[in-house]
Amino acid sequence: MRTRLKDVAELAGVSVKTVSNVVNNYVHVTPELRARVTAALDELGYRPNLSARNLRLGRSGMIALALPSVRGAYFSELAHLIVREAEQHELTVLIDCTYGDLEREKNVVESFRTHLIDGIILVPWQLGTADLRAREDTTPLVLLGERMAQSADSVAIDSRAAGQAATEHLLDIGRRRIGVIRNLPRNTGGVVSRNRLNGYKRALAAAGLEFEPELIAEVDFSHGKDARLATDRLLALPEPIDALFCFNDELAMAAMRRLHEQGYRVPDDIAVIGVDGIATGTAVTPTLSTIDPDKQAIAETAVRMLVERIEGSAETGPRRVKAGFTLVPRESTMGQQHTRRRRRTAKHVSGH
Amino acid sequence: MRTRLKDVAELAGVSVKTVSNVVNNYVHVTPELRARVTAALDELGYRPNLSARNLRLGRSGMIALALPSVRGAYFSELAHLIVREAEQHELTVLIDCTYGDLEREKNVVESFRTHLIDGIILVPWQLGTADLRAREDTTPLVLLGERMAQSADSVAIDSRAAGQAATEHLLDIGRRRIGVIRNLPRNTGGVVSRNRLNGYKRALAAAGLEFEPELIAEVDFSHGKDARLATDRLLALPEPIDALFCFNDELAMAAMRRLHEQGYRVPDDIAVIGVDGIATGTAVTPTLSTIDPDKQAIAETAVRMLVERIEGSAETGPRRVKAGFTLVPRESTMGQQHTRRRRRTAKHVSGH
DNA sequence: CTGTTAGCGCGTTCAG
DNA sequence: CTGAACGCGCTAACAG
Repeated sequence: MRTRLKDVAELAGVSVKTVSNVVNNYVHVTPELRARVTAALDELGYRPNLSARNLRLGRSGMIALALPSVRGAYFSELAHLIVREAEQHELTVLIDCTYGDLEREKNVVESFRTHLIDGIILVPWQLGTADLRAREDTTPLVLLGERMAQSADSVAIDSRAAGQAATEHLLDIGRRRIGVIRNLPRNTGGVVSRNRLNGYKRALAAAGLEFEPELIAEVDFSHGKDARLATDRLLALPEPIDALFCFNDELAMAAMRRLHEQGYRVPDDIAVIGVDGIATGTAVTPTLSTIDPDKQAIAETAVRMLVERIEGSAETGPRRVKAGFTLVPRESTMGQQHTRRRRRTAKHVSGH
Repeated sequence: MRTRLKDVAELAGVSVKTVSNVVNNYVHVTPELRARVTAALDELGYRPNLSARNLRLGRSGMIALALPSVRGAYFSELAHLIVREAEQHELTVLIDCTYGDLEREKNVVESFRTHLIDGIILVPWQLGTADLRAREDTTPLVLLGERMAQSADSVAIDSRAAGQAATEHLLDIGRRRIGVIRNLPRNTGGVVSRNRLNGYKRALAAAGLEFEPELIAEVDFSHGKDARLATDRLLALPEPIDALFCFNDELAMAAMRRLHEQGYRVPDDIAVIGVDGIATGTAVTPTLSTIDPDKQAIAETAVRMLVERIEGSAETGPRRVKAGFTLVPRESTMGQQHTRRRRRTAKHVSGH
């Protein structure tokens, strides 16, 4: 059944240490011995016991990735990149879904698989600054999102700049009455959503337009039903809107769908832009204009920062890194002729 | 820094065993002692070392989920359900991406985090029956997909029935010249793709139609470019097609997009149906008709079978479970009026 | 270059 | 009901 280092040692007639050396590719082993050990190794079908190794070494080579859900397109793309990036550092990723639940988020930062994971990457949803400051667990932690940058390492795009860029794009193509569908801030934080809205306001102000609260609709989740209701509410306004800025792409796609059902043309009647740069945005008709965060950079940075913490090679205080994003104009704002003329115009905003 | 059971014991003035008892909620502990231990426990901020516990217990409470990628909508939805299901059994899921690479798949079933994971759920892409039969590792394994059902537990929908149902639906609405975009079988296996095609042929035969190889287009990946080329090839046929059966939803969405670009209307000119039942299928215009595998049942069954193997409570031989699927007709085959008349018609095919 | 030995932290016998 | 001692499998000192 399960064979231990010792069994192999006995069969090969050497000491445990020697077998260990061979397994771990140590240099100073006689070729002859190495051969004998190797033979014994796969005669017995030896598999190292990583629990024992971890116990001994004090690290496991695993990191946790905790996010609200791996179902949505944005998070699944991000998770993919993080898994890929972790691999470069010989780390395995352990996925945990928090469902945006506060208790689960607390559990992640306090006592999730203790001493079994070397570090944590968390996308917080409800967790507040206070929770983080009161944190007792010392497992290295990196946050994805702009929240609570004081209390731990974090990486995120500049949400206000993103909100501003999206709004400016709509203004650039001549829209003046821009509705917003924002996902509701779930806690006192809600910084991301609020910052995007601030960017929106800022762009309006710069264009000499007044901010009108009635143009802002809120939804709880990114799901179809809520987005539909929000869209309907904006469509019911006495003075009609001519553009829609949705705080994520799935919201935007649901809204576009609803606009179509209600007989509006996108972008002719109403231009639509989202945030996230999800892949399906290029597969729908019209293709979806979006603010595309540099997910690759986010993944790279998050893993790198975590590794630095794990190795203890990082400075002491919490670090806050800004990732870049790209405005990707597509048909939902530029119209069909856009696709034929220029294949892809993109404005870059690089990370800090 | 890190406090061990022993430290707590000393502070509380009791033995290690007693602390362990408290930590593990054993019954027979004096309330007074329990209180003292509990106090010491959180004064020192004790966190159990799971590596040590795992070593001692011989199991880890973790299972691996290995799939080609967590990026695509289908796999990410499936992963989500599996994580959720594993949670019910107090298991944590460790995600590994194989990228459909043979070496990586082999590594998963042979020596992936040995003795650290209690079981493996694998979506094989290239791995063959031979590899599986030659497998030396004894970690419990459940396969997702119809391949190699002889050599390990597996759960999947009946691909031939699915292919047949999709084709029959297109025939039902009066289409007679049905193009197919299939994802290329990557190895000698490719059972899923081949079975779906067999279902297609069978439906044609039942309708008295002849199978025409020129109607079958193959793509390597589900990605936009390939799907576009495949669509173009089918559109270039001398005798035009009136329907398109894509072997997955992302392919179908890319194809619909291409049809639109080329000036075809869906479903008026060409009806389109996919497979997978991904969420965005309801957000695009027209909404996508699809064969929707019972992902919940797949996740449930896979985890349950794995748990049975881990606990040793399963019969000896490999088990092969069929999951159900549902035909979900939407606008891409039924047209717009469909949406208004009946909200959702679905034909069920239950699992075996 | 190789063998011996002592823990890593925990659960679990066995005594008491 | 509680305390002491052992061993899970492995790596790293320390001899030799």
